[in-house]
Amino acid sequence: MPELPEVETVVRGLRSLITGQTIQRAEVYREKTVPGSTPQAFAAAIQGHTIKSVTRRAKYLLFQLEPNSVLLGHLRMTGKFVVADPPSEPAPHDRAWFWLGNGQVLIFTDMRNFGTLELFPSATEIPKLQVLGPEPLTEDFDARYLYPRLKASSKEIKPFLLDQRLVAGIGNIYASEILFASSVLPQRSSHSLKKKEVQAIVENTRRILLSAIEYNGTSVSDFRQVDEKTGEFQNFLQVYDKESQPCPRCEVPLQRIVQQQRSTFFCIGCQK
DNA sequence: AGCGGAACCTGTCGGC
DNA sequence: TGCCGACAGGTTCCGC
Repeated sequence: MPELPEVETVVRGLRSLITGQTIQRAEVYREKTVPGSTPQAFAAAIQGHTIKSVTRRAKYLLFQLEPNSVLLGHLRMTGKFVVADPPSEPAPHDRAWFWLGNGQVLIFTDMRNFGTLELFPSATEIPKLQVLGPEPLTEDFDARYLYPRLKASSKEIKPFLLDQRLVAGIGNIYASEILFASSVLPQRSSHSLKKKEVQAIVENTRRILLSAIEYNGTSVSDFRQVDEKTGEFQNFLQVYDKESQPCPRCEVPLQRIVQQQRSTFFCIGCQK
């Protein structure tokens, strides 16, 4: 499900609702949702902690807790966070409940069970965050960074944009959109890209992700904001999930191919 | 080291 | 109508 803009939307939604709240009690309903721990140990470890802040790194959510610790969440494909008055019992897909001091409950729910919650002593001690590439919306991500890395790679450009070690936060929808906006074919080998094309990818990445954040993300099937509303950026997608539809730029029917087991959408007419 | 492919899960949709 | 395969916004692991 969620890529950088969707996770950012969730983080912003949560921030106003749970910052400053103390987790009075927690219950975890599925063992594998808390890898490396057990439902009981996880619940015991987190209870009594106050949520100081909610932030994002790539597609991860970081809940800074006090006393010092970090709850690291990943939504994977179908994970969601909801804040609500406590329902009488957990819904079938609810994986964890956190009772807050204000009487509400923070619910982590996840139909497909890929999403995870993990506790760490501090953010600097999370190995998987350390291998991530730069955030695409910071100054670190520019053509000077990207060009030499593409030059050194024989991978196809679209799968390479999904590599979180190269740049962190782009997923399957936005990768197709970015390459369409940049007029670059997704199957081009990364090292074949000209400087101008790399510059276009940098600029379009920034523009598209910022715009998607502004529209609260993309709801293709089941992404929802914390308040259960859909995002609106699906109304602005140019190619994703639009196989056979006319290209918005040149009218040639859009195509779908599979790269590294994932769908890619593009226009054979105007992407070069 | 780096690659491709399978695995982790559940639900939905389209074709026969 | 019903069954069966394909597919879904992501990451990790395994074998070569």
